[in-house]
Amino acid sequence: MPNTIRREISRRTLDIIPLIMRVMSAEMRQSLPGVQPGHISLLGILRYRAHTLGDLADRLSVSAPTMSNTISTLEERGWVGRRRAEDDRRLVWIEITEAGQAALDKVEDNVETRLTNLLSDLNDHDAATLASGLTVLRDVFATALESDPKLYNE
Amino acid sequence: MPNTIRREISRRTLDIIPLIMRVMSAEMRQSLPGVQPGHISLLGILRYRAHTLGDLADRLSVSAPTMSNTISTLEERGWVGRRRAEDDRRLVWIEITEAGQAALDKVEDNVETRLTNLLSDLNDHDAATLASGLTVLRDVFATALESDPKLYNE
DNA sequence: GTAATCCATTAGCACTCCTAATCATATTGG
DNA sequence: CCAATATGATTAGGAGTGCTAATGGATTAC
Repeated sequence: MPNTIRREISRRTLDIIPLIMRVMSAEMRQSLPGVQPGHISLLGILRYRAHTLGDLADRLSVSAPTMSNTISTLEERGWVGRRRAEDDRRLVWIEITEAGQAALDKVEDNVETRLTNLLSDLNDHDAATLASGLTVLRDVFATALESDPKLYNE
Repeated sequence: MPNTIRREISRRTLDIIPLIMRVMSAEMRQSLPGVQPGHISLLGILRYRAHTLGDLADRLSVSAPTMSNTISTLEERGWVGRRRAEDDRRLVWIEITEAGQAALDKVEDNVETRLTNLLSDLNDHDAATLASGLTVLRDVFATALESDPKLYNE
């Protein structure tokens, strides 16, 4: 298979991803005013365990100051809490609160439901195609970020 | 096929799209400082023909004031031009300039190349799967936006 | 010809994002 | 053991996107 195919996939990705992002952002805004995709990614990471601030900045590919500001915003809303690490007092642990968990659940549920409705028009074959395609897509990008995270942190 | 599959696809989409968006944003920033995904979408639309400001706002699902501001930013960079419509003087036509065309080409080429590299690790079967999946994905969301654009413009 | 409508802009606010500079805490080397 | 260096978070300052509400023209409808 010629590499032209891969170029074509890139072009298509570049077209489609921002489109989907817009739909998702609009959905989120609608389901909980003031919430942004970044907040949901953040809360999604914190759902399973606490992380340090720098760790979160790396994960989301933003600078430390940006993460600090964003955390302050979510802290004011009562969705996350800061806690100084006791063993290394330079570190700050960020943990999700009950309210944060609730906000995350609500937005995820609303957006997921809306997406599911969009997908209900698909026939089974197309649905299967989409599912496999997404898996490939995730693997490609997840591998890229893991193998060379620094590339995306500057 | 049970609807659970479609719910699973939604969940996966919600996970993956922001990840890809981050990679793409980082790429764009790197290839041309100050440029944002929204700019590229905008210039991409203007590449083929001029649009009115309100038209662009609808297409990108942002409010008219937001679009007006963004156009002003791009105008200052010399990437687009404003022109009052002569037949209906309420309208403003936005057109891409040579410099805008060049900026668009540069960023698209850089980001596409980077994506293509990421994809070069894929075997042919996975590449084909991805290509089909993206087509389905685009159709789902494009249909949604066309059929009910108002839903995403508030 | 006045009222209603439509399109773009301005004003003002919240937020993300950046870099550079600062502060506190740990670690390392002489 | 203490000074220099490194590390993690924050503050300051600036650019940008996004919103709603209000304003100003231009057009259409009655």
